[in-house]
Amino acid sequence: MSAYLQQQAKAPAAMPQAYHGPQLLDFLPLEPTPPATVSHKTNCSSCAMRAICMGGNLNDADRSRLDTVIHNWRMVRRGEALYRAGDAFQSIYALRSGSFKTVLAHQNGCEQVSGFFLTGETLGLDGICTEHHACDAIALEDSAVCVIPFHLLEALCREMRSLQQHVHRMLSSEIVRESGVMLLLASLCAEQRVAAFLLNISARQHARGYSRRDLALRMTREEIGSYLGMKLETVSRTLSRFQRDGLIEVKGKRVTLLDLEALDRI
Amino acid sequence: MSAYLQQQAKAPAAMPQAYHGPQLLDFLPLEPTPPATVSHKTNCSSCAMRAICMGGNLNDADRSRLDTVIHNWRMVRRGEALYRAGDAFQSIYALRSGSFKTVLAHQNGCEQVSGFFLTGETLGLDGICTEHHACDAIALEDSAVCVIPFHLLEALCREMRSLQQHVHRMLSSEIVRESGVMLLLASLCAEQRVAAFLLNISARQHARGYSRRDLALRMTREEIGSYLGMKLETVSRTLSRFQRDGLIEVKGKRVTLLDLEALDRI
DNA sequence: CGCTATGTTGAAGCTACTCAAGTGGCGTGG
DNA sequence: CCACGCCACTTGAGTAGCTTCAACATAGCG
Repeated sequence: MSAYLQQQAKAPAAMPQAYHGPQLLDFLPLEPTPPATVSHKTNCSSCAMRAICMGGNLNDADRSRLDTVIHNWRMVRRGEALYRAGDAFQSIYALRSGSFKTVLAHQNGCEQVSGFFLTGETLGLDGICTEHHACDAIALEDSAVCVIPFHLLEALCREMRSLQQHVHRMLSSEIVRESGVMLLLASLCAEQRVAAFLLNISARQHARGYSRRDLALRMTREEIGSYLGMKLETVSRTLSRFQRDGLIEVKGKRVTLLDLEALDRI
Repeated sequence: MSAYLQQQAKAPAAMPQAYHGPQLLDFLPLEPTPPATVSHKTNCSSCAMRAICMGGNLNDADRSRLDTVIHNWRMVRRGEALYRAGDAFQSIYALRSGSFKTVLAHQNGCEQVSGFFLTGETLGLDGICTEHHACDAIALEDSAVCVIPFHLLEALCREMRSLQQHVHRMLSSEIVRESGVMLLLASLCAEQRVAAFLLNISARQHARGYSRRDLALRMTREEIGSYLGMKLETVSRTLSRFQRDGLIEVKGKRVTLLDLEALDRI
């Protein structure tokens, strides 16, 4: 399992600018919701997330140019959709604060959580290829996203090598991330999946300067189970077993990792 | 299941230029191996795969410019690696003929097939984000690939809007494809997975002008099972059951689909 | 022609699922 | 303030589906 974990865990540290896309949910515990009174204008140069977001590998001059295409931002309330499957694709979205899940719908009505996003990550890349979004993006808590019109971003990429490289890396790292999830789903047992999920969240949280041990899960057991390809009861049982074995401490959505090495060995 | 199938099946027809990346293996049945005596120079303008490959949405003038960055091609014998996980990333590869699997290695030694590629599809996108390949790409038969140095392609993308758009769509469609596989792995039972696999191959084959019904699988039952997250015995049993029910006819690696609608309903 | 790969089939076992009952936290309203 | 209902979560018992182990069949290749 650690190959998967390493890839997931080390990516943010090694090249934060390339760490985007739907992800095992991380989130900023105790992160305040965005201030209620803000202008709908924004810019990257002053953004707290600039180190791990779109402009991650840009210098100040380049980041100012990026500001010219990121005009405004949008608030999305908990449970609301940023976009829905089938919606026309116009923009990608950089998550300023909060967290999202992406949900793929089956023809037969069943739904599958395909990713969790947290602050600094980018949503909407799935819409580029068909000009229509392929999934729903639902806010797990009150959240704010920067709106990045994609045709403007493309135009700027033709002028800025550094931004072009960043966009390519962002897209590629999403491909690599999904490969990791495929590996997890196809090869790991329930315990390994849950352990990998917890460690991934831990790593992403840590990359943002938060605790590696104390997790505040924003999603339900059912959403975790959907993402990990198992039933919510199995998620719950697995967490209970980890707790019984002294690996973690569970208090509802608050999970403390007590033995990171043991979790990694599972 | 058909949401997944539709997405997989219709993509090539609707926008062949965006249909790339690791895929449920399709391949060209009865396709001859590439001629043994060919120059290692090549160009897109005269390539038989130009309609579904890199230059899919380019006009003739643009395609000539693409030729300037695709200098040569490489032969890869069955079982050999085009690249291995950890190799430095220099180029992406357009598959001229033959077929590949990509394999993710676990730390603990187990391996997982993460995709199958066929003629006209593009390999190596996973290497962009870290400058190192994330998986092994192994030829399932004697194959030929066009070598596309990525920094040259990036430079050309800054000059050619149409090519830039193509590369972005290619990357995005790979993300969407992997989402579909995640859905398959997380939500579908063994029968549904195998049916989806067969129909996906059928559709991709059909998009290349080959039979929708007669499949010539290049991979083993074990490779199919690895890709679909199940054991080779289960793949074999499922194929036998489909045959017993009159849905398909199995003769080793030759599979004939007798009832496409019924397979889709599974 | 025989060897090794790959594929098929059967029987037993185990993992995760289903169904069901019960617990705990939180917001609402009396 | 507490009672209530709702929802998420936990836990147990029985079961289904896939895996494991094993034997055998077939195909490809020297």
